[in-house]
Amino acid sequence: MPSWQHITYSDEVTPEMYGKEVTVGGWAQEVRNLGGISFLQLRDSHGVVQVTLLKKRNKELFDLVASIPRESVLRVTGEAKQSKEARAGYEILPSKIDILSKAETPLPLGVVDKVGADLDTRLNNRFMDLRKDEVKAAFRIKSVTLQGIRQFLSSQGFTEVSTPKIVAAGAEGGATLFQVKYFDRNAYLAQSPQLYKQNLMATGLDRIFEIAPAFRAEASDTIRHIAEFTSLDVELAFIESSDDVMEVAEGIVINSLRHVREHAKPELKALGVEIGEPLTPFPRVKYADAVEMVRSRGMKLEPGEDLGTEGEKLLGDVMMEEKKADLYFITEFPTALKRSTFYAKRRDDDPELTGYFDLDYRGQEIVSGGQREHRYDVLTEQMRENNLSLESFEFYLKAFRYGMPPHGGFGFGVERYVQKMLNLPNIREAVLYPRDRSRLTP
RNA sequence: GCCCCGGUAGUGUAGCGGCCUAUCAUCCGAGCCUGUCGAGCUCGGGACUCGGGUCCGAAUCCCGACCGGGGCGCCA
Repeated sequence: MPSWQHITYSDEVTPEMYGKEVTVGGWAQEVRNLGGISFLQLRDSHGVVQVTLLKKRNKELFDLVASIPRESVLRVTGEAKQSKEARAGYEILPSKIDILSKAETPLPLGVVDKVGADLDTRLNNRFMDLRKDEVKAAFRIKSVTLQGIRQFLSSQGFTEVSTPKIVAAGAEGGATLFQVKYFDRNAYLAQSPQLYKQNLMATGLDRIFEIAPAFRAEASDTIRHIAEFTSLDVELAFIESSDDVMEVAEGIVINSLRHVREHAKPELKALGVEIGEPLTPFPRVKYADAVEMVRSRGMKLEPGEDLGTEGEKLLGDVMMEEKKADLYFITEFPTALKRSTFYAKRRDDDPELTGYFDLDYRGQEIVSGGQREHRYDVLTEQMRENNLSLESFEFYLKAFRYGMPPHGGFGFGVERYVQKMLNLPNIREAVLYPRDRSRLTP
């Protein structure tokens, strides 16, 4: 125990400590007063410890505990005693109880109440909501997921970088940009590090990744959209095709899933989630074939038309039923659907197709990327197609004129990934303090 | 941006023109209870989002505002 730790956590009390004095601390989750005996359930960050009080043994402490409002913070010192009734296998017979912080009543949101609460109410009282194990668990798993991702990418020689979040121009159109005041000018919050990570491909930092917030002013009220999300962005140079990029994306998912499976067992249990071994290699479905697959299931769709949300969901069902695959790539996106993605490389043998791909997780897109166009002339031509002003992209374009290797990469939605991994009903369950069209606090 | 739906105690709900002095659970308060862990029992407390309108009468119907839920489009 480090010298700065002053309480013993509930799961740190070992049988060797039975009969000895310990000090525990936490939130008064519940008091069951049976008259002559009462039980205080004290919750700490590791679990719940039972503090047992006998009226005839210490009436003063007994009455004190009976009067403590739920969720007050207490420090309890007493003897740890083995007990077959207490769930932890032991209980504390207190000699001293300090009320470190008294909670007001009523609570804005119950922690162990037998009634549910709307997500809105929970988010308005997020600190209280996060006292619930199953709510906290998702965020511990998110942390373990990011660990797994960093571990894998580091092992593959990737350098973690940071690019600016206050920018002068976006990667795509301006509609989804948040404007901010920047001294005496206007600036925007970055919707993607796209231009910067490509810029870095001209530096010799051949493999880079960034885990950072991305801001999108999309007026989308759905269970999979938020205005501020965590984007894992990866870019690598000297690739031969989009296949190289897909392999990296696949490696990230396989390794981070394994990492979570091995390092978040209690949290997965709290959520009632089991993560199986994904089918590998992830199946690759050509976009044109994906369209045929959903058409054969009765969906009205023209060849080459956008799958749409319905098509994506349907494809997810088909992949699950026919291949038992919950993770799969949709490849060779038609150029027609990627025109606004001006930096996407079109195939030399068929300019109507790109090497762009999505990685879908049970009918939900979580990754999108592919090989970029690294030839200056072709790139600028594709930008003109989009009526982009080349001057405002000069910092980006300049890097393509002085030696830019072929490269590719992708954007990976971390919260969407966690949402699908844990079957969370709403992406907001994977963000501590979500930002959406209407929510700016807390 | 478009479409659908909803706002009733701290929390989650029932009621949908008069039976509402508004249901139930949870919660809060008082009391009983020496092994509880969805503890139990008795008694008590607490609410119709706001503003207009229709009607003899509005929680209930209509209009607007505000707040929220979901779908589509777009996307991570």
